[in-house]
Amino acid sequence: MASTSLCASDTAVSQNLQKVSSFVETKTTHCSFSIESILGLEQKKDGIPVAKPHRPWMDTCNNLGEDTSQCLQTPVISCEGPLFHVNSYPMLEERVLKCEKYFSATERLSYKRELSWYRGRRPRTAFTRNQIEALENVFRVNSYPGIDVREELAHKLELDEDRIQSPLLSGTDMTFIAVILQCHPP
Amino acid sequence: MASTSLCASDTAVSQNLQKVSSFVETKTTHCSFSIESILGLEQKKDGIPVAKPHRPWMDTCNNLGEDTSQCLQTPVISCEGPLFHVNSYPMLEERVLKCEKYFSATERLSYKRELSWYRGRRPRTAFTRNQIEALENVFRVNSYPGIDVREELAHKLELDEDRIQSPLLSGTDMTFIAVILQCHPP
DNA sequence: TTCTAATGTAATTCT
DNA sequence: AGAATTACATTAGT
Repeated sequence: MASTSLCASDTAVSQNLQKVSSFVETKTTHCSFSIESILGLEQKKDGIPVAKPHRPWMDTCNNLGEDTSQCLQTPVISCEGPLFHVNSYPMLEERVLKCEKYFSATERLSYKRELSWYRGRRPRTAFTRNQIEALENVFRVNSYPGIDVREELAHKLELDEDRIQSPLLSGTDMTFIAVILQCHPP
Repeated sequence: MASTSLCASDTAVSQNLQKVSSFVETKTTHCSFSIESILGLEQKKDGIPVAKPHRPWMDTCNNLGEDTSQCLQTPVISCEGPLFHVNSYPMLEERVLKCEKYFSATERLSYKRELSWYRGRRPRTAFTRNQIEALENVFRVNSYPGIDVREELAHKLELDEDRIQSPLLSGTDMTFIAVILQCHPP
């Protein structure tokens, strides 16, 4: 990892964000600033209809009769979109609090999803009871599974491999030894 | 994350590992202790031929004329396999050092691959020049891309989404503002 | 509110 | 040098 500091001071960030916020609010034109235009990737793979990213939780466009593929494929970097991820955004926060008073839970949820600092995070994975149990069984034996164990587990449990990372359980080496003995009885 | 400590003391670990090591070395029987037998997953999805995990770098079985699918599917947790990942394993470490003196690089590599604590790590991804450039362009604009940006990028650059995580470049908020202005000229 | 998945970040290991 | 991992703190979803 680079040793350079990646964080500006909080106050400077906050000031900049306020400037940007007030500026963006006066503009409603849709921004055509896509990843392709930054990367110059349009010309590649133009004939091939590329597969959609696996994102079953996305429902922004699905219920509106719009072109879903258009929404999923193209407008990743847009000025209204999830361009950054910060903790202080006073004006929007105020509006959310106001919103929570007057609207239903469903309305609040859909409103929250429209705010940039509520978007951009992977939706929380709700592990099933079976998945939790299986992961705990494995982590009890081995708290640091290698890539092959992780992928095997992910495949067996129908999870993404990168969801299997954190030790879910504190294991001792004695349980590990117990498993070894069970496997190779003396 | 659980608040319980996940690490036993180094000395205890070392002692346990030495016990296990000397024990395992006397046994060569192949272990049938698979993930399925731990999880009790065999009975589920038995008829359906499940897809192989995406693991193009695996070459353990490919050159030996064995059944590759068998190797990729089944034997994830085996007693000779990558059951743990520790930093202190004095006996093996000594043997590796001895090995480095007397054998060629190729022989050393194949020997290292047989040691459990050299296995289990995802092979280093060699990003292409284009990928690096694209990632830097995006991170210059937005050092904290959301899930949709990450997936879009992963898809466009033919990478796994979870390879796109760390800020590759230190960006300032001023460049962000500059992009906003470029997008919405006042 | 509690629990915990997702994320940010630094330190470390290994290629 | 830099990608993969571990550890730990923080944020936020249910």
